[in-house]
Amino acid sequence: MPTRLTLARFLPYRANRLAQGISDSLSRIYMERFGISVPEWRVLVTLAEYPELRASQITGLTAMDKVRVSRAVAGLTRRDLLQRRPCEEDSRAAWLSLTPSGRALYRRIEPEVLAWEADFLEPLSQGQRAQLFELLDTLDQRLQALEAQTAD
Amino acid sequence: MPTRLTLARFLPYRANRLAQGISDSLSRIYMERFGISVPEWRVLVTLAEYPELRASQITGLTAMDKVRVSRAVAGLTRRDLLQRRPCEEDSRAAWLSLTPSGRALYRRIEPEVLAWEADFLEPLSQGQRAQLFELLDTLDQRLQALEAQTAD
DNA sequence: GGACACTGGTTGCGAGTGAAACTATATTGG
DNA sequence: CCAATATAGTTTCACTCGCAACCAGTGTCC
Repeated sequence: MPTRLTLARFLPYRANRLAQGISDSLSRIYMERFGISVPEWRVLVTLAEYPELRASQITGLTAMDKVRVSRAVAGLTRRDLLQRRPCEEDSRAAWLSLTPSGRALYRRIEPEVLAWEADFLEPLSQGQRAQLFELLDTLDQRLQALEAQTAD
Repeated sequence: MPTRLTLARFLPYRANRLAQGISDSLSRIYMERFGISVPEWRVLVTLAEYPELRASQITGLTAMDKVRVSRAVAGLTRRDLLQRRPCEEDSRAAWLSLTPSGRALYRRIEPEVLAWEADFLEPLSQGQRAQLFELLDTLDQRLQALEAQTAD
């Protein structure tokens, strides 16, 4: 373990910088070419996986703030990519789903994004990819453990 | 390679979420307890490594926008943690360095931050830590390669 | 059945961000 | 040497973010 701190070897800095770089590089695909923001993209992906979801479920699945989800939903609705259906069990909530044009748009973006990811990971061997996702899992868990510790 | 996209298995999302979580958890140390923001923290670390730097050098070393650096420097100067000395070769620029109280503050924060990092990485074996930093290096390089490709 | 706490989702702010404009200085080329 | 161009760093502005307050509807407890 190093005794002196160096930004270049400091995990939080490195992780932040890499994640930011990845996000910038990728979001160019759906931002510039399709006018979709990052929060909107996350909602899009999530709703493409399920036939219908309520906003609160999306906040859980995307790890976004409910405000951010609310605004992303509003943006997508404005462009007719997403529709809301009243929820009869709870009239405060609504069922959200992609419209046909929302699904069509998603089907156009998805392959490009998957191609970007494949291209980005190209220099890694199969073993290294497995290592990478294993490390992500382990560190996610570690983070949750630390949070649970703080919350008492 | 997966044919369908899932947020939970999508690297950009995973990386972003992990980096955000790490940053939140860590910044609690220097933010809440010492009133230092993330950009200020980065400037602090960088200046602790060198006796004097010019703002443009800090932007290079921290991968931050020059606006962000400028504001962080202003904030630290206001609290007498950082001082500026006119640069005789170029009177537009200034040499920046930590004041004695800036260095003192840094010496108080540094061990706590290193302890946080050690604690966070505790579940990883030595081998896994090496893997982690190797992956970070590889992916950083990959990102730069893609950027160079786009820039023509 | 009515008062009270709770929850789903939206809206109002203040804080932080970066692109672009700006100021002041430096460099280069004719 | 002067005009044009480039650079260091700051300021302006438009935008995103999330906390907190909010509104409307739900559940609970007496």
